Amino acid sequence: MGKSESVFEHADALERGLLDIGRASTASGVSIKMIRHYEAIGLLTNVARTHANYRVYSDTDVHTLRFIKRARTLGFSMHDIRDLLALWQNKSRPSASVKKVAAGHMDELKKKIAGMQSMLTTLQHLTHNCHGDQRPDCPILDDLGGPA
Amino acid sequence: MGKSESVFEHADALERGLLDIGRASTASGVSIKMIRHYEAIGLLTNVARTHANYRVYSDTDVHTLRFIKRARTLGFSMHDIRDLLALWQNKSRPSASVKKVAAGHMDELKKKIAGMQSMLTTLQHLTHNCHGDQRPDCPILDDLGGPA
DNA sequence: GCTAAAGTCTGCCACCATTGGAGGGTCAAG
DNA sequence: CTTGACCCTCCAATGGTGGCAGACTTTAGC
Repeated sequence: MGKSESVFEHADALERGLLDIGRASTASGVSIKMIRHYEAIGLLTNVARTHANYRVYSDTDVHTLRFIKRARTLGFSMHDIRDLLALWQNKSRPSASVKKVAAGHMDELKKKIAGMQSMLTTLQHLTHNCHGDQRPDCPILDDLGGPA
Repeated sequence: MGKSESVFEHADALERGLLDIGRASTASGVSIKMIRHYEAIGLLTNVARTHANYRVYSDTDVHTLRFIKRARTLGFSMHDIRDLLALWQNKSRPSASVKKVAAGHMDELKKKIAGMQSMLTTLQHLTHNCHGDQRPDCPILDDLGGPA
């Protein structure tokens, strides 16, 4: 059973050290838009509300937001982050599970980097041979329109 | 003034060396879905139709589709491809214009590669120190949930 | 206490490139 | 004439994020 949601007056909440969404955004570095989005997709649950229906965030919530932000910075997908959050909140997780998620993401990164590096290398060859002046002949277009 | 669209019977069109969308897809390597999409966004214009409203493709159309596919393979955005197609079809373009588009894309690629490489390096450090066994302590989660 | 500004709420649209499906029409072979 | 393979159009979804509109609340100044 999750902890139940609470209802506060706005001023009361701030006195108790809770944050409205603007302050939570500043404190976590996550945009207001994305904070609401993360709640909508279930990454952040049981967010309290004031009587006026304003969202109210605890330190734990802000901590979770910073976790998500850091994970996004490292390129994890929302799907991975969902898993990582569950592992983070489960204090008896095996570290192997975490490492597995990270390893999967690293494989993805390596593939993407290799793909882009391959594009880049090809483009470097093509542009190396392109005059880049007023003349119309151009090995880049020759390649794109080529018979391959 | 673009060349006007023509209307054929399906069998007639095939006899004249024209292709229906399925054959154009096979010949170009572009999916049927994407062929229609490229037409919808204006990359492929003046596509002929049969009486039954089936699309009919000329060799030139298929050549254009292969151009687009090759450009996508090299990671160009649809926006860039629009420009590249116009340059390709303009036989008096300056090669400098083509090179400029390519250079811009290469800069994008370099930035993305650098970003991903940075993520990867960080993850390699973190996973290097993670036991990856049944124990719960994990430097990956420590980093994500850390005070930074 | 009144007003104006700033903050928040929900909901919808846009991006990029691609894929999928529904529901219907058409062509060719048996 | 039926069957199956093809084609048509239209709509929706993906993943993350930003933007705007219209309505409400809170706060600050007077």
